[in-house]
Amino acid sequence: MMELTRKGEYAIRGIVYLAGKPMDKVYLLSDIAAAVDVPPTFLAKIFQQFSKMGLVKSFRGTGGGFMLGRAPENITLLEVVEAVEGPIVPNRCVVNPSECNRSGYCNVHPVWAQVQGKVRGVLEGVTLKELAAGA
Amino acid sequence: MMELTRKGEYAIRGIVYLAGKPMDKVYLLSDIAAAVDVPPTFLAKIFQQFSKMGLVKSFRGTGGGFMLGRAPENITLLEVVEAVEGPIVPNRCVVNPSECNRSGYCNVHPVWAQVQGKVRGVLEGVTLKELAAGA
DNA sequence: CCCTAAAAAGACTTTATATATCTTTTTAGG
DNA sequence: CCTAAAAAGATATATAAAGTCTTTTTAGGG
Repeated sequence: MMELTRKGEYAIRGIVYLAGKPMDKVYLLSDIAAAVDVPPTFLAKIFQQFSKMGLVKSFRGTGGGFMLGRAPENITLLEVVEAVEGPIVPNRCVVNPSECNRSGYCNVHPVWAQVQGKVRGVLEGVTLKELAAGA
Repeated sequence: MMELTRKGEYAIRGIVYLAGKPMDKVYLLSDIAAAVDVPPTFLAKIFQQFSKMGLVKSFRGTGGGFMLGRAPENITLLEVVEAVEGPIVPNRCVVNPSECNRSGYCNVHPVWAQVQGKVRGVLEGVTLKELAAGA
């Protein structure tokens, strides 16, 4: 339960790889994919999402590729995970309390809210810089 | 991400319902299912799993049904969730570190371990008695 | 201007998992 | 031995994850 998908796993690998490289250079998607052992077409989709959120910058055409959008110490693991997996929601009732119960309220609700808070807290406390260190 | 499945949701509803009832009586699966608005055949599967883990006791034949296996203050939400969803594992590498990386170790690993610990901690701190209170 | 390299976008396929349902079997009471 | 109920197993359907393919856009270099 609560398992990260491949997509999330790949996303982390890919961006952590970038975070461990000099920031002002551009890297080919195909090279990143090979380095972190992820299907290139799949990683392409992931990096497109990153690009939309500003986590990476993309450059098209000859000499193109990707670079980190911000300094690695300013990107948290939470952002990376939520960029590709969507928000962390242990139960849909956390988003939409009407899903909670026919009766409108249930005692489990606050538990899920607490779970959500803890998980987000942990992931928010980790930066790409830390993750890339010594890699 | 990290979303409880329907199965988990139904499981909680079903067993919390039982927890809110006098403990020494037997309840028909069909009645429980109707009360908590869950497909009866599906709830049957869930309660079979509960039964194997001792969370509920089952009685077959005429006059049969289900009752809580232990006092509700001695059953945690963690047990309920893990009974039907399996262990809480934010990333498979937490279970099997060889999945972690080609290189054997990665910096993300301890983060997932921490997430796992926090989530389990929250769920372990909640009992069925609390969840059933005032329901 | 054209050719080539690269990412973006979208459609599509395949596989796995979640969500059920149905049928048959076992168990127990009356 | 008849009926009520859960157990077990097989099967069906739907949704989402995982991955691929094709076409389009963008940019640089001759």
